[in-house]
Amino acid sequence: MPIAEAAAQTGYSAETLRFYEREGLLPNIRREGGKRRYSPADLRTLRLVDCLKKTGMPLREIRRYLALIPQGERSLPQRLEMMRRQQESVGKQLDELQAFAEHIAFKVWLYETALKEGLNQMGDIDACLERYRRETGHTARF
Amino acid sequence: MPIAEAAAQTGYSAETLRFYEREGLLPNIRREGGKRRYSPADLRTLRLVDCLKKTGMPLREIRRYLALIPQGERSLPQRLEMMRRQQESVGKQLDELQAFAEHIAFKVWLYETALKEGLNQMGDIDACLERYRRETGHTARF
DNA sequence: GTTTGACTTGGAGGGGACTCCAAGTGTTAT
DNA sequence: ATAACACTTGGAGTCCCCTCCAAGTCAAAC
Repeated sequence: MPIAEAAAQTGYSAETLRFYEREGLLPNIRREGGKRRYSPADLRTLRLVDCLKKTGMPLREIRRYLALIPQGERSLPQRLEMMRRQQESVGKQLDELQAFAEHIAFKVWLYETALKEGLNQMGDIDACLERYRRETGHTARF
Repeated sequence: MPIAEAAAQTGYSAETLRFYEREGLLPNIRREGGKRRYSPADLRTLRLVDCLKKTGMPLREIRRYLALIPQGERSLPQRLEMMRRQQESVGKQLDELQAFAEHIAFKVWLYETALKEGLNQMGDIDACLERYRRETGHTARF
């Protein structure tokens, strides 16, 4: 698969794919007549890169991780360790994001209610929060 | 509350708080003898800033949002609209993050299993995925 | 045989959000 | 009165991740 197609499939631009290669993320792309060919395995790797990147792993560390793979069996413990760390980190991110979603949901409720009833009918923030909890059953705490 | 305490409470540094002020996020901090004093309302605003920032809203847009507040009642529709957009965005982020968590959980399972059984006993990736689904009941799709 | 796509090195630019420095001034608490 | 904290302007630097350009070469498809 040529670079343009790999780009289309992964959502990265061709330039970014070359950039990643330069950065040592995918150092062993197969070539035909000097041109990159992306295998299904390469695409899987890129999807993993995307996953790690979007869960907050810097390219530096992704490179470190990917460099462990060709070492096979004996790098399994390190790879496991890295994935466990990332798993833990993602768990925290999920908790945090859920709390933020709650915060924003409260704001939406607040503005909807204020539009219906008028802003000056709303009382102070604590009264609003309490009412929000009563009416929605949500446990928002800010 | 002086800046150092506000910093401690919000997790921002004093420099960042001043930076935010310069950037127009909190243009109306009360002052006493030339020094910033953060009210509980300011802290709430900062927690909201944190929420919006960490859910991907750029400072530019946060500023735009905060600038609507002093306009009171008549900016309610815009504010509601912004919060709704953000809510939708956060929903998508949650879905994505959950999928990523799934991806990483599979990797952890894979490496744990490979460590127990040996890497060469593992077969190809599709076999592994199927087995992972069977054993964990998870619906991973990459 | 021309167009299309891909390649190279090398370097510059850019956005976002800080972060730190100088170098001096002022205020508050003990 | 001295230390601790805070203030100012202005600018430079940093980190991360690209993104784009020049300027030329090469290979494959139609």
